Amino acid sequence: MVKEARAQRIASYVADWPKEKVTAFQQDFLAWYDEENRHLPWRESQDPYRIWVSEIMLQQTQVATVIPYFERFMAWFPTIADLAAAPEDQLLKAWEGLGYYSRVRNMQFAAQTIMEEYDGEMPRDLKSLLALKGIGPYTAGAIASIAFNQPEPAVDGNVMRVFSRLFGITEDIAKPSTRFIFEGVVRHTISPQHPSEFNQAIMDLGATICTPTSPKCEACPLAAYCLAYQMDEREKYPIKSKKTKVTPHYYLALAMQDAEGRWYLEQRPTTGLLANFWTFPLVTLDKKSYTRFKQQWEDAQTRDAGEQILELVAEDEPSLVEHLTEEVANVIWQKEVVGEIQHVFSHQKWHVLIAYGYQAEVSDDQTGWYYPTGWSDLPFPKPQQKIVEILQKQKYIED
DNA sequence: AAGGCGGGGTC
DNA sequence: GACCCAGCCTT
Repeated sequence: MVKEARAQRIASYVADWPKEKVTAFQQDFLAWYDEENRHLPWRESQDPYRIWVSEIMLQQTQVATVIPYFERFMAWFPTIADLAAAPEDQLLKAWEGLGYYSRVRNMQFAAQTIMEEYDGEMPRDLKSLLALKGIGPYTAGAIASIAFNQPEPAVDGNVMRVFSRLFGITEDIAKPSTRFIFEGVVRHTISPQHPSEFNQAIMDLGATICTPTSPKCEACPLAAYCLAYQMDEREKYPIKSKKTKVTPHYYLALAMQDAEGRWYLEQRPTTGLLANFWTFPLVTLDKKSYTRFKQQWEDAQTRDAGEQILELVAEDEPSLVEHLTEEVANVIWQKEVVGEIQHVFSHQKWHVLIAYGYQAEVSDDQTGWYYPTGWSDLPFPKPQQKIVEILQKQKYIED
């Protein structure tokens, strides 16, 4: 049985760790944390809401990045009730630049659940936490231990790195099932009196000493306990398979301005990558037409740019064509390409050519047209910010 | 179990 | 430029 095999693996890892050793380990580790812990905004209280927000933000995001976002988020949405009631644009604006935007959408959904089912109070037990949208095994354990002082493991990448080195754990951390091994080992070692400090000590150690590359073992309070250190195998752990493949995507961004100085923006679909974010219209190209288009434009050939753009739009999704044909048709397109940006996501690389078009009239239907001063409330993803930067540099947009 | 989902950092 | 960091969701 799988469960038994797992239990055996766990038992073999902690076989060298009798009670006395575990106790000494906890004392050394907690003493270190007492001296060296980082002073962070969400550590100023045990408010479960603040802990929750910080843990969601800290997923795949570094502490230094999170701090200003956290302060602003708490100012904008001081309570769970405020979060539950926030308008979506403001919500995305609060998260703009942090990435993985479903995190904040799920958090709002969970906030609404807490308002309806728990009278606005964060539930304390693991099962209820786990049932909330966006709260998985790691975050549930983090909230239960940090906010409510329950001896629950909170296994994230830090824990897997630190504990794989400490115990010489050879399971592939890319496999979802490996989490159970680490949870078992943490349960064996976690301080029952100070689970909050214990779990946070792992996070601090992983961030400052037991780092992914070149760990500072000379400064580590746990070196005496560390199998990887003793075996001089610090670079061997954690063991991880997996390689990500990044697929290229090619776009033409249509930066259109009208006689009033407004720009045309559209909102992305409600699902998928960068859902509900705002960008200039993006026409999908294949690699060939992207290269050809760029080349032709750079060579300043005589063929009318607007005609080309219309063709490209016509080849694209019908919905976009329907939405844009009129605007595109009335725009006078500049023959030179304004610029090009690239942006790498975790699984996609975008190549975007920027076309600039001017519309002498003001269209009757004014939806979608924004002054730069008026679009500051709209959430822009990173590629859109890069495009705007180029337009500013070239003085298409005033700073 | 595998893939979608951002953005920042280091070397 | 290549590589590192990696939780939770949906399928």
